[in-house]
Amino acid sequence: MGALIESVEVLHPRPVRRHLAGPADFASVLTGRTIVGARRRGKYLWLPLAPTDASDSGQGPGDALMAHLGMSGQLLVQPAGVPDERHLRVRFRLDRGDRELRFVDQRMFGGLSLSPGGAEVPAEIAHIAPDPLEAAFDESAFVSRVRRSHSGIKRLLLTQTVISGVGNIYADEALWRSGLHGERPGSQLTRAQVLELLGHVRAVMTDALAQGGTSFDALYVNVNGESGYFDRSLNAYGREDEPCKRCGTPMRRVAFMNRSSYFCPACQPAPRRTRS
DNA sequence: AGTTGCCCCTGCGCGC
DNA sequence: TGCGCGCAGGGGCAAC
Repeated sequence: MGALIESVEVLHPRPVRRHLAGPADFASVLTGRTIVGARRRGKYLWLPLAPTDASDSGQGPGDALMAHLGMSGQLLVQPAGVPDERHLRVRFRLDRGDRELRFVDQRMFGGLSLSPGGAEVPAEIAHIAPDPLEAAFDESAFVSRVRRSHSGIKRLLLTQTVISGVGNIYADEALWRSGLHGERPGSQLTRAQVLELLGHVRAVMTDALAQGGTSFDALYVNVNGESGYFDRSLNAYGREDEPCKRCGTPMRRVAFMNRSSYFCPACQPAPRRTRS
């Protein structure tokens, strides 16, 4: 079982920046290891490795190849001989050179690292809350965390220690479904409102998964290169000046954390300013 | 200690 | 035609 890493080729240093010993060391320490699985939490994913004599502590999980796809990353398994992707950053030759694991990433917000074993979840992401589709997600912890924060609810939805797996697009969609403005402080929401929002977060993620995700262009495809169709179902994201699908009011766009937020000014009224 | 602003990065599309 | 600018966004981190 598993896939033996025959060799590693780092074509761009940035995606392995979190491996502090450098790209050459990254390649060297992974060569000869065997990938035995695949796990994820939120948008992080990691590939557990079989223990070596040196690394096997005899207890707990072993080392893992950690990955995050950022916004434009892909982890692909390709037969050897498939032409290099334009933004191929790291190549792992597997087995007897028959196939390759490739990390492809245009914008390089994502990356790879070797995570030492010993913990159930790699140390790099121990601070990440479970995502709301995991059984481990703690609803009451989420509700109380939100309700004692003065941060805006959208920011909280994007904060990994609060909840993981929710990005800018799905946050806007869940807030639109909930009739909540993203700048509403968490502390201003009732328990029922937070639970309703959580229900919409789950529904948006489930709906999006069922449609293969949200594909605006060729960057956003699944592991087989296929597009998803959830962009056709978006009610908020990207709809500036278009009528709200619930009340017809023109949708608005505002800058938010170097991104954009889309909302209906009627269905999702802005909170009263407490100071200005 | 909780909260906030901003940086990282590439490619594309737009306006001048 | 070419250049510069803004935008896209996951997530961490320094500074308050």
